[in-house]
Amino acid sequence: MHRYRSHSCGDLREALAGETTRLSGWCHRIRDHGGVLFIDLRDHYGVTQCVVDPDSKAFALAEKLRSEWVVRIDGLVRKRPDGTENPEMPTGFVEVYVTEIEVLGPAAELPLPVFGEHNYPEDMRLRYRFLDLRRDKLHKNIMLRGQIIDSLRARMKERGFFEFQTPILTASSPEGARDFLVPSRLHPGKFYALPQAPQQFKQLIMVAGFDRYFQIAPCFRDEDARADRSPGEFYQLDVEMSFVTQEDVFAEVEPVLRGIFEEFGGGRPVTPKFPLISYSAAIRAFGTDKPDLRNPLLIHDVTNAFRDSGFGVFAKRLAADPEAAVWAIPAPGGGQRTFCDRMDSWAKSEGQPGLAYIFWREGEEAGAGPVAKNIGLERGEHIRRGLSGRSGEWVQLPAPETLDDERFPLEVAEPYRRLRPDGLMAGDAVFFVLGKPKDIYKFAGAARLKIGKELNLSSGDVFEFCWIVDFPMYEWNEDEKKIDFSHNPFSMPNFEHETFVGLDAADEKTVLGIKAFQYDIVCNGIELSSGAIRNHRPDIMRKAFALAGYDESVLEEKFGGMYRAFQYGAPPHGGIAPGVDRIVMLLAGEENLREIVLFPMNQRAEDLLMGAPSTVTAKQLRELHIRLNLPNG
RNA sequence: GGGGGAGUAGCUCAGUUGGUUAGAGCGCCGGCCUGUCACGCCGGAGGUCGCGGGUUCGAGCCCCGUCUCUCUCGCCA
Repeated sequence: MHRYRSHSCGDLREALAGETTRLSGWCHRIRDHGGVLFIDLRDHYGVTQCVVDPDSKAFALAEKLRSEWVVRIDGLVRKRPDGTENPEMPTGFVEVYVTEIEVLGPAAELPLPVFGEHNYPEDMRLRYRFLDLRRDKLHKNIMLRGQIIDSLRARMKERGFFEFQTPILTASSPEGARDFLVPSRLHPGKFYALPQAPQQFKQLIMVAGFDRYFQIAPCFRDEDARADRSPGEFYQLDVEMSFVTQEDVFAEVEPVLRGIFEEFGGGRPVTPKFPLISYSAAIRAFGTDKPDLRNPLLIHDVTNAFRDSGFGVFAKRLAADPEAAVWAIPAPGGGQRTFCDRMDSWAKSEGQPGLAYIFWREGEEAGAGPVAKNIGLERGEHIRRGLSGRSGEWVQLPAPETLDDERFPLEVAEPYRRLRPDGLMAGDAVFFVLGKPKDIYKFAGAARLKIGKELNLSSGDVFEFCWIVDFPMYEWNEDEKKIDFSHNPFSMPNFEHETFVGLDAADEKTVLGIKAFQYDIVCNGIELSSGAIRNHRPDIMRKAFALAGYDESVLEEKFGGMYRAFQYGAPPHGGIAPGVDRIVMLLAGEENLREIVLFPMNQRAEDLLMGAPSTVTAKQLRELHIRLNLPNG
């Protein structure tokens, strides 16, 4: 017999009754009845009930066992007596009658129990991560993560992609997030940086002629954490392809993601064909570039209904500021004063002056609230009827019928149109936000989410995907009063090439209107990935940087390797990088990344188990030519 | 860096208007118990109420400072 086990704790079934067995595992739960004693023995594979009674020579030792001791148990597999079976457990029809016990690893009193479902303080869980990981939920999440990554790899390989490894020690990059730095011993005063993403490497792999790259790539960014953003490090399914258009990238990536969500989503519906929504349309209709499409609400533009109206505050502002607009967020079912007041005080808690509203009650045609009184019945009706998910004279939506540079497919508006086909009704409310679109869209988006949540309007257990496309290439940097890249500087502008290289940087209106071949995948309001068709032509790249106020020397100094590579025959290429952690989080139904990462750091980027970051010895610092200059206090 | 929430037994939490000796469940220790699977019953140990200062006859509770955890804004091309 094997030194430690003949079976796992998940193996035993009635068919094995009568055989001797040897199990090793953790004492999950012990029930001592004096004369008979039950030990639920747990390992990675399952839990098996072991029984000891005074006839067994192991009885005296069994009475000493405690939770989480690791033991080896020898015994006889037997069918449980009638009436004592436990159908909840796969092994619940058998038990092991214990003849011998060997303690392999006793345990001290536990700082947090493994058995049972309970919430424990985060720092305790992290310090004793090895105990937390024994618990069923976390143990399963980590296994799910591994299965998802296996499936991602298999799906990518099936499609002819090949996995490459790229360096972990590389050069600091000038744009983007803060780098993690690693001092060089051989080059005093110089530093490596951990890659924020293998961006330049994967583009170089394309220039090197490898055609279809992927990698489950570790990425490092020294930025503050969020529940859905690990401090320090995270993983991406990094993808890059040569000789492709944007549509080719979509055609490869969309089936992989849909397949993963169908395989691991536990039957939850997945968007069959991801709709393409332009960035500007998403901002207009949802107040965000990562819309949660489970929420059916659409933000309508009702500027026309307020222009020259009796509602003086809004009318005056609209007259004074040609850029100002009024956005309306419908609240089907929110037509009570208490709800409207609650939204108003929520708005104040968000730092807004308040939230104007109209609500309609049965037999009160003109609607209630100060706005309704001032704006009058006729305009009030234009608004009420116009909030139907369609564009009209008084109310507008981004829609292909009206604006041909927008992408806003009908199916995106459909859930709202079904909800309120003829506009709002008695029992409904609408909230108004006034200002320049760039100043109000975030708050309008937050209000849309808040209303959807308060009124329970979202469809539940589904994965609603979309592509967000046509991101602007540049944006106005208010702090530095200059034009800047709005995303990464490597995206190809969606602009006729010869015209682009001839553009005048002073023509700010044209420059700020340029779109890039830059796209995101969003699922349930979470940005899952970001990608682009890259700018592979040195002349366009020089111009792209010049328009943002950088001359060629910046390009050569900061992106020298890639810039040089592009002068020697670069293929058109593009790619994307879905975030693995967020995919696993969505599929595991978790709200925090720490639930799907083996050894996460806390919010302050400390590993409480390993004690990182830590001080180092004077000798180590000397070798690196580093002298500490610590803050006072 | 800013804002919100939290910090009381090993763990989860309660603790009234500031008032005598700070409680419960789980866990731990001891005893009883031959069919449990959240076993049950009896008993016990375990507390610098995060820390420091202040107000008060008196502070777990009020005030100030500070530390820790967490969520969030900034940040994350």
